[in-house]
Amino acid sequence: MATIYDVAALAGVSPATVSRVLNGRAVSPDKERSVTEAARTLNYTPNRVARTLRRQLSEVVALVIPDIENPFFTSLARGVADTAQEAGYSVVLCNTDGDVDKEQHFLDIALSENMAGVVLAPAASTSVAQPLLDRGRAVVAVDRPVPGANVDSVVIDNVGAGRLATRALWDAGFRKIACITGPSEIVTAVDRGRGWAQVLDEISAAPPGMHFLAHADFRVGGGRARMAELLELASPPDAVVAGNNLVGVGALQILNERGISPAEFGIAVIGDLPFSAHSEDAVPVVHLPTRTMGTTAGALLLERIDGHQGPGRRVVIPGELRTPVPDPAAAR
Amino acid sequence: MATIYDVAALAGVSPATVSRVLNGRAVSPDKERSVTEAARTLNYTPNRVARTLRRQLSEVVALVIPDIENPFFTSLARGVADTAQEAGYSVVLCNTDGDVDKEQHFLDIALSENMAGVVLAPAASTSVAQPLLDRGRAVVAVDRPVPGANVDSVVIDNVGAGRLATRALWDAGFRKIACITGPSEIVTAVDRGRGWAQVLDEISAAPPGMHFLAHADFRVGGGRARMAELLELASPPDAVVAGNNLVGVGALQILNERGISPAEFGIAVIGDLPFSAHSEDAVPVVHLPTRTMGTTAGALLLERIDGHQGPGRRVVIPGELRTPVPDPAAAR
DNA sequence: AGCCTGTCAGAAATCGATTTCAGGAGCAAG
DNA sequence: CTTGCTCCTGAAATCGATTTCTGACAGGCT
Repeated sequence: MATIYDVAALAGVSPATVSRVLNGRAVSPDKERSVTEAARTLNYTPNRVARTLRRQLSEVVALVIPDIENPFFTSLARGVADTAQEAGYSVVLCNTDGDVDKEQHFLDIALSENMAGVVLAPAASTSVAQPLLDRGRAVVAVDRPVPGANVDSVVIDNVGAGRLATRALWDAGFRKIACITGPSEIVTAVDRGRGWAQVLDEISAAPPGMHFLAHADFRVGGGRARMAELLELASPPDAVVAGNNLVGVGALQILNERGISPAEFGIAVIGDLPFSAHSEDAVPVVHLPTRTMGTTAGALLLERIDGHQGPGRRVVIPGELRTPVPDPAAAR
Repeated sequence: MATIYDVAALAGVSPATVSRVLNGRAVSPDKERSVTEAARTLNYTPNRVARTLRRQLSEVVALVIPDIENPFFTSLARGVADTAQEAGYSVVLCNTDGDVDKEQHFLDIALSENMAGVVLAPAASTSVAQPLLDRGRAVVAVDRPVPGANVDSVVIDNVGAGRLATRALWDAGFRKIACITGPSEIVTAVDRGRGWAQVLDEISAAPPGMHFLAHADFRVGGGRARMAELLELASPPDAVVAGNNLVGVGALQILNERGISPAEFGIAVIGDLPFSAHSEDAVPVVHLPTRTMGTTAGALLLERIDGHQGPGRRVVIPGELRTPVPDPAAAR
């Protein structure tokens, strides 16, 4: 592995001059030429570890997410990666499995690896990014806010998304609309449930006492379990709002297994159904622009890395209702 | 940020002693105590960059994959991450988008960041890991072999998977079985197609000239396009083998859009259908144990990092046919 | 007592880049 | 001709850990 000293020796200059050439500082044209030539013949690549040690900041940003197998987060990851790589940063993806300890571990590593910044999709409301902020590192929260600290955040309009989904079902003629959302510790889950409740409250025609709100974990299994329970009720609902994409998948599985069509039992999903093999599903979906969330978070992070100061900014991104085409034959 | 010098000063010892304590070398009990205490009061965390520079090897391994949004690779990623983190390594996930230049870029970074090793799912057969190997870095290929070099690799038995899928359709009574596999440059795609062709050749009863082999990109769009074309043929097949999970999703979408059930037109998929909302699909699937691939690759990598020498090992993992339960009502 | 061995701890070198500092050359103005 | 300035360049310090080298000291043996 050639070092800057080897290049300097071959080019007949000092290492300082080589460094200057590499970093585009003023150097006489002839030395510049001999340095670049020497670098090429030696196939020299600067050692990023040494550079990071000296500069005290690496050209790496971390993206910390709770579930790498959820398309919601991988799509987000692509967005972050796009903007970051555009600006010359590498993105390292860290999967916490929703485990706060693992998350803390990754944040510690980001700190001691001198990473330039972190985009954090917090596992819980107790997530602590303060040590990073104290050291002046850039931090952006995404999907869920980081508590307390004045950190930039990019979040979905979850209440609005809950409203859209619920109203879509109401407009389709369903009258006993349940909701399966995520754990009550997760603010996004709670907010989506609030949106659902708001709509039902506003619609005076809604029969009282028809408010079935179920909390599942935000996974397929959770959706299945709660959905199955709803169907067992003595006086079951006639439609359901699924709090996220995976819960939606689980709920749909149950319905399909029992041969219940979306026309009989309404279902609307907050978040995009991943890799749906059935485009005729007739399921209204609140599309969440995850990739945009990612690029936005990336952009905010880059601004912070470039020295932007000031209080935490908050970008709220709305969901977008997508109702299925009424006639399946019209789909191409 | 406290450094080792701060700890040394507070503990009244030399930095060398602090380092020894931190790395579990023999030190007198009293100094050991004062060092650990000083470290705690200063909330000291070793700077990994400095350590990496001196040690010439970081505690980070890279996982380079072509498509982070494909569940096949995210599941693989979990496997790698599990084993690596178990051994104290952080995993950085790099998405190449199937772009050889991006891949090369990531490999260069792995080199200049002094990463301990790389698990590489190559984007193309031209992928070059030689610079890493020349520098003694650990490299393991996964999903597809890396050409030339004697690198460890963990791959699916793709021919066998193709055979399983094809035979499942034949056994179900289909007689004109087409195949939509991936690009002809991708060896996994070609091998799955070969398995399909083998079975058809072996079955003497198969009508000659009935070998529809289509190449798609390994994405949903590719599966849709080729599937639609197959159905337009003057003398269309009556079943199809989908070369990977996403092609399978695309093909199923077309079938569902046209109201064709898997009973009328057979389909078998190589790879697991992601997040299927329809568990009653009656689609035979060749399950590919991706997570196991990941853990295996991780284990091989760790052995190499720990100094294992010798020629490239090759682990071939078989797929496993999973046929749907005949009676949907039996599913719970 | 004298010698040898082994253990522990500090001083200093080291990893490979960047950056500060200081000096020398060249040029313009006084 | 001198002063003052800019522009290049190299020597050396620096980032923060690890590791080698060296010396001090204790204990065992003849």
